[in-house]
Amino acid sequence: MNIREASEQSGLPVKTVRYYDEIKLVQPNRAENGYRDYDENEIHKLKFLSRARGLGFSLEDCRQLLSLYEDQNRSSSSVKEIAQSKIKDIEVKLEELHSMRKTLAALVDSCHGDDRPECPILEELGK
Amino acid sequence: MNIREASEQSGLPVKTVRYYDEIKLVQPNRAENGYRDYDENEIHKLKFLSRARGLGFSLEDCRQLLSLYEDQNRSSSSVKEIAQSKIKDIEVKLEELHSMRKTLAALVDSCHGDDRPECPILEELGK
DNA sequence: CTTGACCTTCCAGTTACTGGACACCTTATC
DNA sequence: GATAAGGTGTCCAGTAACTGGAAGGTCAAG
Repeated sequence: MNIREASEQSGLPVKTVRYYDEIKLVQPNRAENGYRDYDENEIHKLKFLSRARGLGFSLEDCRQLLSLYEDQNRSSSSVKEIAQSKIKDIEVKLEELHSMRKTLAALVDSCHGDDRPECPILEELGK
Repeated sequence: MNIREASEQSGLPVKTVRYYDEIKLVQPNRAENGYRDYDENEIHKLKFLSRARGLGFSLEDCRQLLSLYEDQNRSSSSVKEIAQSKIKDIEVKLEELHSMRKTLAALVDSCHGDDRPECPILEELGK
């Protein structure tokens, strides 16, 4: 699968996909003509990266997360430790998103009609 | 409140807080000595920025979100529109986080004991 | 066998910080 | 009041994670 299709399937720009090859995050095989050739496994990784980056995980976080599925030499307890720590991160993010959604929903509710009422919920926003 | 305390209360590095002043995201008053002087309102904004950035929202997204609480000239319907669109974004992120948590939880469950078993749930990861 | 859409590398520019240098200000201690 | 520690200011350079553009090779269709 060439880079264009990998880009479309993962939702990442072609440039970004090439960048992830360059920094050794997702390195596809090369066809005889030198073109990058992505397989299903690599598409999955790209999709994952697309998501995780959009959720505020750094590339280093992502590298760690991908390693959970790759490094056969890592001990089970280490995998467990990393995974559990990432689950914690995720739960913090979940709470923050819930809180943001609640605040925005309140904003939508409180701002009905045509004129702009006072919506002083900035305090809520930064709670 | 000087920048150090603003940094501590918001959880953002001092450097970042200064940067947000520079790009006119959060611009505090200045004391006579030239020091930045943050009030509660600005602290709330900084806290909000700290969160929203960590959740993968761009500074432009953040600028829009902050504007919801600031721009008295904006019509109610426009506020509503932006807020609702951001709520959609949040809901997508929530789903993605739930899915990531589920996958990691499965990984933790499946990798018990001392040796590393096969954990081929990369497919799940990029679904 | 050319046209157009794809691919390659390389290099420069952007966003959002981040670190360091240097100087001024402030608070605590002598 | 001198001094030292630490906080603050600006400015400038560097980093992370892309992003755009140029120059050139590849491929499938007509």
